Amino acid sequence: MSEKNGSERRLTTRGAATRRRIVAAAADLATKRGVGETSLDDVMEASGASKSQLYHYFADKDALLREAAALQAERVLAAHGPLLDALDSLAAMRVWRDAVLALNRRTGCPLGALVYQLPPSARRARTTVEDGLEAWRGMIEDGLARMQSRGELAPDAAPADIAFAVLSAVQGGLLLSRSAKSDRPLELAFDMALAHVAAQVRRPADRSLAETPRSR
Amino acid sequence: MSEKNGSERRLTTRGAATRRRIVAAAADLATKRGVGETSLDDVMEASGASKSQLYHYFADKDALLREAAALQAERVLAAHGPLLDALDSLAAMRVWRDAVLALNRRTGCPLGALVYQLPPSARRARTTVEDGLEAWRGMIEDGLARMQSRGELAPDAAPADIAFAVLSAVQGGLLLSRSAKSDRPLELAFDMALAHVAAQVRRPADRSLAETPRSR
DNA sequence: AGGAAACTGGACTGTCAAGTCCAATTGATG
DNA sequence: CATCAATTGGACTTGACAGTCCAGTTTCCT
Repeated sequence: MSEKNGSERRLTTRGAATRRRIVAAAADLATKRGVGETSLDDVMEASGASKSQLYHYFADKDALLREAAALQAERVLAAHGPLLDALDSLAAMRVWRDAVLALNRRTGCPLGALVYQLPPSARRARTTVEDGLEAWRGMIEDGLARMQSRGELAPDAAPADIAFAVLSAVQGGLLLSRSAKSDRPLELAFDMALAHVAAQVRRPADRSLAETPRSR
Repeated sequence: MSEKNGSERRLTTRGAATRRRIVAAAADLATKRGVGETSLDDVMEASGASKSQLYHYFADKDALLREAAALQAERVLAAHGPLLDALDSLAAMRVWRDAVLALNRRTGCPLGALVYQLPPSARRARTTVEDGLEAWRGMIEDGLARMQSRGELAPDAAPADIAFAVLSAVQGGLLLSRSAKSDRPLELAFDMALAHVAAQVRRPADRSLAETPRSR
């Protein structure tokens, strides 16, 4: 089995940089134009690398795609991580919501898009995306668990389940926002998710505040 | 401008049948393998048509794609239409939910997938998908409006907004169910949507029944 | 019937994209 | 410095795919 993955034998500083440039360019293009509309020639031009460089660092297009997907997952997690790490109250969740809305370019979710865009051949890349989404959901779950241990969420609430629902709302909202070219779907979906969490909050005061989150 | 669309001058019974076969095959393949993985040769083989037939009935691939997208939208609306036409109560919404869950093949939404899969070049096809999703949302909205006029939904509830949230949950749930290869995300997302509607139901009895729809 | 138009088969073209190959250059290392 | 591995340029091969073309067949309509 040829090894062109992380366990590359040696890797010069320059080589590592080239490699990174290539992956970044692939991830950018895949996000911007879509996976199917991203050719290696495009990646070459965008990264300033040559054909032989691509095949020096990656076994084939699928391998590159896999790393691009991993980078995209990293980026998404890096964007939401700090906000989700701080998730320990409804107020913090509203902060997260505002950030997500501010981030929304009506272009959909770069990670969610891959669920539908990756060709069946790219099995590894697919797995990477699945793991990324699951990690994302896990971060939400952890935040909800913190809320619960702080006594903010009802003891019988199920953070794992709620996290699935919340991430579904976000993904669906992003998809519909892309389709409708409007922020409204995402806004409404996220507010539903907020209300869903708020409905399981202990303190009635905070709950009533959140149950009618009609923006403005 | 050449006309190969609906206003085709004349169309034999046989011709119309061939045309339909082609569109159906294209829609099937696009759903099964993805738009990017569907070549005209594939469509030829699946439909038993020849190259010249494809180009006799369609100006180019984008035109075919557009009709395939329209057919896919029709199919989805036809599947949900009867259930959504009957939507006039929480109970009816639960029936719809059960049907959607039963329909789920963990393959995502054939219509939602197109939002991410259609190439930017296929502008018309894109519009068709957007219209399809909007029509779907409209059907949900209409059902909620019926609930409202029946006095089941609070007078200040906004059916249009709720419909966006509900469809977001469905789309996100389907996407995550595809990724996770599990029905759970869709189930949890849909139950959240149900609770969201139930929260705006007048009769407290029905509401309490629905607010904890934890399946089983 | 018989001409026109719809329909069909299938070979052909041009383009583009993935992947290969080899020679040349740069850098690391003893 | 000598040597070897890492790195790079870029031409080349191969195949797939969208789209073209024309000749032949079937159907429609008067």
